[in-house]
This record gives sequence, structure tokens and C-alpha cells, in this order.
Amino acid sequence: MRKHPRQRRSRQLVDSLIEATGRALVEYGLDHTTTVRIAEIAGVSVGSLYQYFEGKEALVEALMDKLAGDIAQGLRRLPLADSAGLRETVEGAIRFGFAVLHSRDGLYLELVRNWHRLPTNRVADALQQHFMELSRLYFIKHYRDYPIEDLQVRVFIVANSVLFTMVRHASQNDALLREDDIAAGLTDMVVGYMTH
Amino acid sequence: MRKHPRQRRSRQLVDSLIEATGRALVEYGLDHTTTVRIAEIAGVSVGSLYQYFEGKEALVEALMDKLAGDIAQGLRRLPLADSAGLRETVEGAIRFGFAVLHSRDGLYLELVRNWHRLPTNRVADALQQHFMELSRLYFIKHYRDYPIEDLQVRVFIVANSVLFTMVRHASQNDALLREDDIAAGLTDMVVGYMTH
DNA sequence: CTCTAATGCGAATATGTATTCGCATTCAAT
DNA sequence: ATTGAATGCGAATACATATTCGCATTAGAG
Repeated sequence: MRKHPRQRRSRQLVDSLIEATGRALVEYGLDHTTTVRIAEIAGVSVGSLYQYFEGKEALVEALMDKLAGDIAQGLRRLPLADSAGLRETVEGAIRFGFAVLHSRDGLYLELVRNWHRLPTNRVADALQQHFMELSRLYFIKHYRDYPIEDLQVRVFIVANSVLFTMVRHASQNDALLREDDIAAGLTDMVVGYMTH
Repeated sequence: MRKHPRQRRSRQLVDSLIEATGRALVEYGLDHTTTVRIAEIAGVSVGSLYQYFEGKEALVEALMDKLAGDIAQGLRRLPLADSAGLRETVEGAIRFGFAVLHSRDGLYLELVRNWHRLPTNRVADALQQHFMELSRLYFIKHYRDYPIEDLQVRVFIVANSVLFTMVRHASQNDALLREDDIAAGLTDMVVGYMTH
């Protein structure tokens, strides 16, 4: 951040700019989100925006940090692998994933669509690491000598498969394939792959 | 196309512009590929470019049509499901996928990264349809009454899982996970899911 | 209440890119 | 060889967006 907000009004301004960034992304998409528009939505001047942020990129980064926090919080509330069967855990995680993806009017969707030019890693890495931990717990408990390297490959494959299949499905308004069926299919695939 | 090339030199010009579009995408990425740069690379003037193309979008579209043709041709050479086991077929398809993704200096990678703002459907739909056909052949042969709707869900999940896991892996220069391991893992996952 | 640093403003300016248009050159039909 | 159509050119123009800067307003310490 360019300059630290000291007074109350400027802290409020910073918050509302981050919030406005989210709304702009939903309304215009990453490509057509401009600093001027963000400032407008926040109800402040562009000049003020540049007092505290380098530009669009910095704003999106700040937004994603906030979102990563939200997700982490949500994940902590999910039943853990050692207190439930694998299938139930995977099912719960996928449900949670869909819920997140549909929340905030498609904001997450827009962010993931543009993953390669955003610090998506902040969120994606957190997710992947969470699943890694989850898997490690589960497999160490059930199969003493599970080879860790193999587990990394599996978690990588599973995390990306689930994430992008969900995004692709949510991106097409194409109602040919029902979300429940996709969720069930993903669960089957993941559980099958992780246990054989 | 804005205007049809009638003389030999203009047909050559159109071709070289499409070729140049590919090179520009590799060198600068979609965001920083401009019509001026494309013209420069092709060794012609921007004015000439606009004689035959509406703009960047039209050029990329033309390029993708060409590539879709290349892929279709490659797919036709793969062993079909009814002349080989499922595992061998899946393995071959994934190998082919990696080969394509690495060809042309990362051009395909850049295209898939930007899938949601490109007519990626041209290629993706073709791929998905090919796999659908392949699966249909295989499953009708092995399990008389395979329910088609379920197969659509499965092919959707598998196609997207494989494609994006490959892209994500290829996008990170992160050599922690070896490509062969990813390919093997994907094969296991797909075969397991399709046969249970 | 006073005073200064902090804040807020937005027209003005800079930058990058798209697109056009009048003129020069070349092709190929005759 | 002549000639009209096709092609090619690229400086000029139009636009969208980023970023700054000098001035006006306000917070809050004392």
C-alpha cells in the first residue's frame, strides 16, 4: 500500500475501495474493470484511490487476500477427515466448493477464470495445502506407510480437476449437465482415485 | 474476413498474418498482442492487416480454426478404443495431449490459459466430442446398456479434469511434480472412474 | 480554538492501442 | 503497353484507460 491510512475516514475509504473492486469485477469483468470505475463505485475520487493503491493490480491483490481469509475460515468449519469417512469428507468439500463459487454474485468465478494473470496462487495454494493436510491426516491414519510423493501428485491432480471442472460447468449456463450430477461424479472419481 | 484475397500476394499475406498472430501470442501473450505487432512480425503494414481482418479477435479466430484442424488430424491417427484396451487408449490420448500442449512454443498453453475470452470452444468442443465418440464406442461394445446421460457427465468431468490439470502443470515451471507422474496419475484416475 | 498534517478531489496529462484514409505501387486482363 | 482494379502503406486520428498534481477541505492533536 502506497500510504498508510491514519485517520478513520481513510481507513473506511480503503475498505470501501476493496469492496468496490469486488463489485466492479462482478459487473464488468477483469478486463473492463478500471480504477476510475472502482473509485466511482466506492463513491470517491480516483485521486484518493491512488493515495493508497498502486493501481488495479494492488486492489485486486488486496481483495484476494481478504477472500483467502474467508475461505480459510469456511474450511476450518468443515468436518475433518479423521472424524468422518473419506467419501463424506470429499463430498462436503465439493459442496463447499460449489457454494463458494456461487457466492458473491460470481466474483470467485471471474477470479478463477483469470487465474493465470492474477495472484490466484494466494487462494489456490491455500486450498491445495489444506487438501494436502487433510489427505495426509487421513492416509497416515488408514495406511501407515503411504508414500508422500505420490500423495502430492494425487492431491495436485484432484485439486485442479475438481476446481476447473466446477468452474467450467459454472461458466456455461448450459443446463444440460446438472450440478448435482457433476458433484456426484467428481466425488466418485476422487474417492476412487484416492483409494486405489 | 473483411475482403477476399484475390491475388497471390494477398493470399500469402493473409496466411503470414495468421502465422504471425501465433508468434505474437507466444512472444507477448494475448494481452500484449496488438494488431501493429502482428503486422510487424508478418512484415506488412497495419493498414494491410485491416484490409482482411476486423482486428485481433478475427485473427485469433482464424488461427484457432487452423489449429483445430491440426488437432483433429492428430486425433484421427490415435488408436481407437475398439482396437485397444481402455487404459492404452486413455494413456495414448493423454500423451497426445501433452505433446500438443508443448508444441508450437507454448502457443496452445497461452490459448487454453485464456480459454474464457477466446473461442476456445472451437477446439475444446471438438476434443470433448471426440472423446464422447470414443467412449461411446468403447462402452457400447463392453457394456450393452450403458446409460448415455451418465456418460456425458463422465466425459465432461474427465475432459476438463485432464485438460486443466495438464495446463496447470505446464504453466508452473515448478518441476516438483514430473510430467510422467502426472500423466500416469491422470490415466489411473480416468480409467478408474470410467470403469466403476 | 488553532493550526498543521492528512485527506480528498477531479481536470489535466500521459500512454498504449485500435482503426482509418488518401496516396503510392503492383497485378493481370486486354 | 495500357489501364483499372487490387493491394500495400503508415502517418494521422480516435479512444480507452492510467496516473498525476495543485488546490480545497477536514480531522484531531495541542
